[in-house]
Amino acid sequence: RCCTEGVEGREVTAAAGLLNSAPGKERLLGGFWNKAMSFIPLKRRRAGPVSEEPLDSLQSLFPDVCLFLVERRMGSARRKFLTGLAQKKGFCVTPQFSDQVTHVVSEQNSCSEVLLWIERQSGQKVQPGGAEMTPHILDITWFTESMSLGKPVKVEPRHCLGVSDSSVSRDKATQEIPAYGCQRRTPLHHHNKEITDALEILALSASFQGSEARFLGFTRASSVLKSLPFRLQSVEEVKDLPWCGGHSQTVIQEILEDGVCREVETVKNSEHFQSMKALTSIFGVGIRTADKWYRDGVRSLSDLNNLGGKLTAEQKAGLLHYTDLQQSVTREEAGTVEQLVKGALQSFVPEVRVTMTGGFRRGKQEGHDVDFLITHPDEKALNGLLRKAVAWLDSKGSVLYYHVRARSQNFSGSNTMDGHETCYSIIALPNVSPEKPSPDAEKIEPDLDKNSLRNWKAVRVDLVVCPYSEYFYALLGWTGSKHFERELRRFSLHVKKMSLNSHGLFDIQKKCHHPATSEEEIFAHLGLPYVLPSERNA
DNA sequence: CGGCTTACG
DNA sequence: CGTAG
DNA sequence: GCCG
Repeated sequence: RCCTEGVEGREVTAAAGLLNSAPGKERLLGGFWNKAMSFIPLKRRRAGPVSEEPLDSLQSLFPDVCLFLVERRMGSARRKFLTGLAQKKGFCVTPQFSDQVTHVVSEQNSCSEVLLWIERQSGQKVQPGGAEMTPHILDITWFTESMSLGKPVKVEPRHCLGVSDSSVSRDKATQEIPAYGCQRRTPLHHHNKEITDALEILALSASFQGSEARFLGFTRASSVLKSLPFRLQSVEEVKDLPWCGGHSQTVIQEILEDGVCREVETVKNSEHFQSMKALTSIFGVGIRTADKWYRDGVRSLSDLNNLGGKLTAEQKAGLLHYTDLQQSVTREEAGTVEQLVKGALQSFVPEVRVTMTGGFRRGKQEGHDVDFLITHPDEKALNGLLRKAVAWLDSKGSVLYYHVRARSQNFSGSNTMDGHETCYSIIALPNVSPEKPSPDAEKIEPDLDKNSLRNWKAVRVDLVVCPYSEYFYALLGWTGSKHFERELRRFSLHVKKMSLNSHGLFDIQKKCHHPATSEEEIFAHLGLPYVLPSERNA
């Protein structure tokens, strides 16, 4: 799996690293606040027989640097992944501790835990420090910064593991949470779900009332809590956190003390919230349309039949496939869609590159749609590819709805595409067990009867074609999460005076674009520590 | 009190 | 107004 | 809603 060449190699390895890790397992990287975690069970595991040799120092780009990755609390799959990453960047990584080691990298262990663990594993006494024969004992932050830059960074005090124990670092942790979501690592699963769920109800409710600003406020508070490496026990612990202001603190306190928040319960029970949630979940229906329908007396989906033909093509498709699209897409189904989409594209361009993006790239096990990014070094190969592939799928009876749009730049004179196209579609996914329609489904899906024996399921699929040169910007842009993207772009403009979109990064003062050949490079351009896709669940 | 991601149809 | 991360 |  590591044999892919060119632009693909690094990303394939990163994806393999994701697949290797257990789906639901927490893997907080880097940030020193993660060190507060002390509840991870110890792995009872003896050092196995050593089969690999350290990379020959002649192969290493940095002969003065020899890394040792501490497997304790990191896990073997992740250690393997990080080892491969470092070796690809030209680092020497040794599988066994020895006195050759100059940099010990650990994740979520204290300094004394690392020293004790190495002594037990290797039988060698270790002194920290970085002087001769005494390796640096480092946090994962040193590793990720070095990988981003492609060379070992200078060891700073902030990289070094202190002797602090978890009770003091927990206090410190809350003080140094950065303000932008793109500066934090946000895992899919975290320790404060009850609270973030509550805050997100209030965020949604605010957006249903037309207040995107209040939506953003609650969303930012929720996102901060998702990045905390421990479970909140008292509202005092959020007093120093960014975005956790008065209203959010009230919610947090009530959840901590009573398990519920009165305001949240009221919102959840309100007719407006429930109707808006149901209506906006229809593809093609946003807040304004849902609110207008609500004001016109629409309360449920069946009421929509009375609206007759006053629906857009999107909305008609959204209603027709409502029950299917309500169900989430499983990771397995996404894989089936991937085979289908790849087959269609490769029938025209055999060596086309297709990457699954969106939530699945972030490690989610289910999603509301499946996203793909498509590119090729030869831009001529991409010309018209999307329409041809969709037509091919359509001829196989797989396309239930689609809408293709192209990038509209350059419309002064030349008629040529610049290679950037997006297709929003609904695909019939074959070979799944037929769904059980909901009781009122036939009221809104008139032809369900004749379809009741069908062996397919409607799935929302987005296809994005981009020029090779923009691939990593498109990849970053289409991997999400939505909030992570907003925070990246806000950080880029306000802190770095650069405008970021899914085509590139423009320096407003220097008036220049920054090309990129990896996601790591884009983070480096922005002066941000690299964040893995699985840590972008802001 | 202004600002809150960015682009396209 | 809607779509997308 | 929260920050600067």
